[in-house]
Order: sequence, then structure tokens, then C-alpha cells
Amino acid sequence: MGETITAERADAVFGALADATRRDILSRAMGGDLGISELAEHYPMSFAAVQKHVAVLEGAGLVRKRADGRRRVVTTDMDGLRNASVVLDHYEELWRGRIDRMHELLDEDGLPSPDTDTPDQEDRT
Amino acid sequence: MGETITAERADAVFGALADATRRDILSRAMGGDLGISELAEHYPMSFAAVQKHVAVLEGAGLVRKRADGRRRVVTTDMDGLRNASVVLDHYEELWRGRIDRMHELLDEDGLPSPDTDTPDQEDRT
DNA sequence: CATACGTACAACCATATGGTTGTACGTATC
DNA sequence: GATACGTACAACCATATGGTTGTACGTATG
Repeated sequence: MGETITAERADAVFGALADATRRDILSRAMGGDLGISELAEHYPMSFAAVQKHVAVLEGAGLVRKRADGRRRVVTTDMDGLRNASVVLDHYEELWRGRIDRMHELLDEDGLPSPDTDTPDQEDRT
Repeated sequence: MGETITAERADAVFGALADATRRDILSRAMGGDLGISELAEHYPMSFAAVQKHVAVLEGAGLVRKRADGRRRVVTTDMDGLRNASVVLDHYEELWRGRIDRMHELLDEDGLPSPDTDTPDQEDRT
């Protein structure tokens, strides 16, 4: 349950998802088990480049590689995805709270204190 | 309503959130309206560096700058946050579906087709 | 066993990123 | 009006990132 969100984890997850090719690779990996060269066919770049992207996803714990003969099959890392989900939720809730509070102010039209102090779980060395 | 998710938007949002300092700046911006130099006090880096981080957040549409005398107050961009929320949800649902399907397979123990074809909204030039 | 295939990995390159310092300029303040 | 403050922006630097090609090596296949 209460998975703690570390800054490093968040860095890795957001960083991994900050590239369209990697997001697409992740999507495909969820669809079925594909070898790296099979993945590489879909992109206008070399096999080695795709290999690197997979490595980044792997580093972020979103994906794993399983050996199957001479192929290296890319599979989703269930625990990793679940955990990443927690990371995304954390930030989404953060600003969703802010948005909701905005609505209160707009709807009820007269709440005074803009005392929106959010202590923040992560970071803060 | 049905905000379309573009690859560029996703790149910008994930990219902006892939840095701990920027995530913290965003948190603080949600807490109250702060000038850039006020924000900068909290980080072990120059004013100019913080300025750049704010610019990245601004570019991702998560934050805005409002003039207040000689200060530039950093405020959250409500529409941007809402839209970013949609982006995060998109990917979260993607793999949450995958996780749920996993559970089905484990629980009911005998579903055959791993026919998990997820067409994917964005990208796919 | 020779060959083709899928992969790993190193070297290399161009550009992006995250930081710095320095200068300039509008806006308060004395 | 001089001075201090908050900001903008350019120039610069080191490292990270995203791509390339080339080589090597295990694993199928003829």
C-alpha cells in the first residue's frame, strides 16, 4: 500500500515518459511480448537507438527484458507500473485539490483565506 | 471536455515534471503566489537557474507569470493543470487496464486470449 | 559447420539541459 | 534623483541525451 514516493523514482518515471518513442514502446510492450528488433521496425531510427530507449524504460522500472532464445522480449513490469501509477496520482491529486479549491472560491464566492499550504511529501531535503 | 492529447503536450508535461526542483516550484506555486526571487531562496542555485525552471513550467502550460510591481508572481495555470491531469490519466488508465487484465488472468485462471491490442490515441505519425 | 539473425556494447557526434556570471532595465524607496 | 531590488536576458560551460556506426557474441538455420 503506502508506497513512498522518492524524488529519484519520480525523476525516472517522468523522464522516461517524456519521450514519444518511449511512450509508444511502452504501449506496444503492454500489447504483447515483442523482441527489440520487432519493436525497432516501427520507428525511424536504428536498432541501437531503440535499445537505448528500452534501457531507459527499464531503468525507470516500467519494463523488463526476458530472454527467449536469441530474442530479448520486452515485457511490462507490473510492480513498476503500479508504483508509477502512485507517482502520477500523487501529483494529479496535488493540483486536483488546487482546482477543486478554485471551484469553491468561484462557486461560494466569499471564502477568505487563500491559505493553501501544501506541505509536500517528497523532496524537501 | 474531450481534450485531445498531443505528443508535444505530453512531452512538455512529462519533461517539466521530470525535475525535482520544478516539481517543488510547482508545489509552492500552488500554495501561494510567490515572486521568482522568493522561490529562489529555497533552492541551492542562482536566481537565473530558478528563472529557467519557471520558464520550463510555463512552457508546459503548468504555470503563468503575472506582473505585480517589480515582482513577477508565479501562479498555477488552472487550465494547464486540468489538461495535464488528462494527460496523466491517459497513461495511467493505459497500464491500469493492463494490471486489471493481469488480475483477471490470475483470479479466474483460465482466460485464453492475451489479445491486448491497445490502439493508442496519440503519436503514431 | 557456415551463415544469418537478434542482441549487446563501445565510440563517436550534435544538440539539449542545467547550471553559472555579467549586464541592462523597470520599479520601489530614501 | 540616487540607490537598492526584482527581473530579463545573453554568453558561456559541463554534462546529459538521442542519435549514429562498427564490432563482437550467442543462437538459430541451411
